[in-house]
Amino acid sequence: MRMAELSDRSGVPVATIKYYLREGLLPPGERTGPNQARYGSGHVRRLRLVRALLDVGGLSVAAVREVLAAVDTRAAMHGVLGLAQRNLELRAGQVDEQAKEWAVERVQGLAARRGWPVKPDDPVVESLVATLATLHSLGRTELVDRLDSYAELADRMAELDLSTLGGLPDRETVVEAAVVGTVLGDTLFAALRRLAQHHASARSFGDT
Amino acid sequence: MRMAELSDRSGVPVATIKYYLREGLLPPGERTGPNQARYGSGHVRRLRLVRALLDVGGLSVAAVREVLAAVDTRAAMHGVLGLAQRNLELRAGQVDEQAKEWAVERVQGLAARRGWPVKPDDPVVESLVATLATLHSLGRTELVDRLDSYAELADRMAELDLSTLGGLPDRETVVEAAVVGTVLGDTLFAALRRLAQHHASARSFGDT
DNA sequence: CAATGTGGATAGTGTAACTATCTGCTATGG
DNA sequence: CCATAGCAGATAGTTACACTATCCACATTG
Repeated sequence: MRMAELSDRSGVPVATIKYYLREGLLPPGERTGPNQARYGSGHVRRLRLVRALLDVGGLSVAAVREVLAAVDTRAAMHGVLGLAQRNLELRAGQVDEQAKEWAVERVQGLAARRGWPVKPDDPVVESLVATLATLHSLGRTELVDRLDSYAELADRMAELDLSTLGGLPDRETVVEAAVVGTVLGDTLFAALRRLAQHHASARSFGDT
Repeated sequence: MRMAELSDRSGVPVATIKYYLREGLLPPGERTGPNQARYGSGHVRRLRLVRALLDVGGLSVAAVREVLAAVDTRAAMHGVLGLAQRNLELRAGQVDEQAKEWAVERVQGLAARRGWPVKPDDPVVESLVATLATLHSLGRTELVDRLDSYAELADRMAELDLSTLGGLPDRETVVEAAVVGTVLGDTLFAALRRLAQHHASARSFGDT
């Protein structure tokens, strides 16, 4: 299969496919001449995955590249998952040092109670700290007060996520399913949460 | 307080504050002359909220404007919450009609089992349908097979979310807390989920 | 063998979120 | 009371991102 067909089958314009090739989101086709190449069904699959991560997952092209590179090198799974995290380095000086220290303490306490492994320079931990610090500086700490309850839900969800990966044939499939499940899972769960909130809110407050 | 001080106290550049004023993310100051205005502590709070929704929540300026307009008009709470949803209208024709119908059926079945209120044209429902359809077209239906389990977690989380709003003084505070809790809550929970996954993955697979 | 397609390079487009400059007017310290 | 700095509002410019379009020399195909 060549460009035009790849484009047809994936629904991605030719110009965009070339862009993804340049950006390393899609491996080059098998060369058959100085300016010809052949693509396979793997390219179609990959293209669909890329579009899903971009459109539904909301990742940037750079983030998709990192994630896919990790998938391709068969990195350890937990290493891959952290990459999917949107890195939100708050603008310098936005959050005062005090709020951040407070947040770090919360996270360390939580991690100790849960038995979670936290390295301070893990981007996921930094994201968590930044979010807690922001909540603190907004004066909205109700959520932080229930951090342990949310963490327990997170643990259950992680169990569910893992159970999802059982029975998958090979390691590459497992890693890909983990990435998809995590990234699209965030979007999916956010929507479920909204519906559940709507339901619970209507029950509690009789909102129309 | 005037511009310079508002900028200092909020950490947002003057030019950016003017931009937010133009965009309607920040109400105008109290006029004291044809080209003078005064700002209060409410403006500082609002500015911090705007930055939190933009930076941590990842909302667009347009989305923040919608959410804040809803907060200001004291709309019914569940109406406000849906607005915070990132609307992901997949590129036309990206998902085939079959996958979408399949997804709609799943959502309707789920809603019936859970007692959730779903209107087909609700953007949250559309987001959910689009995500399920994408998972289907990727061939990754493991997650969809466990949709009920995820929905149950969503229900528990919604309970937790609601309990967070108890004891808040006035309606405006409740609505603001709901928005912050939902939007920043998504970010927060995503990070918790990653840490929990890492933990569970290490236990199950002995990944280093 | 002509028309169409191809890979690769390069340049252009559209949008979002700022950022900078300009212009009269205003407040204030000396 | 006036020089200087700051102000609000308007307008234009910038940067980053994700494409999108055009060229070119060569390949394939009817």
